[in-house]
Amino acid sequence: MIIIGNTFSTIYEIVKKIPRGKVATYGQIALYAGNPRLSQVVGFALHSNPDRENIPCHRVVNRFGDISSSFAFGGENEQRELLLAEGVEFVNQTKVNLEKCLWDGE
DNA sequence: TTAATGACCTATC
DNA sequence: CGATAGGCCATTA
Repeated sequence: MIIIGNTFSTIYEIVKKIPRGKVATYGQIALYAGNPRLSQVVGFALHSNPDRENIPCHRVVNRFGDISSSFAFGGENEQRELLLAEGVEFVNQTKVNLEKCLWDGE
């Protein structure tokens, strides 16, 4: 595999490690990446999304478990459907049950 | 190279 | 309690 850069690579690796049926927050990923303030960069990394086929960006949500309405790769509804298909519980139309589906970090 | 922006988070008024 | 401002890091133009 080709290492493009430290931050991006790390973020991608972490996102790819998210188990099926669970979700992770930007801050959490940033924390695992090495810096809690990378949360913004995490969003940027996923925004670039060079490997959207291998990177489950739909499993990444903000700190409240709310889906990003600004991006919505295929529409907010699409992301919600993908998460539901993996067994992620929702508390409402755009919010996931972090209590049950939050990634523990392996 | 510099400046501006961003799928965020936290603290303060 | 609700809304606003600022700050952090990296990428893009």
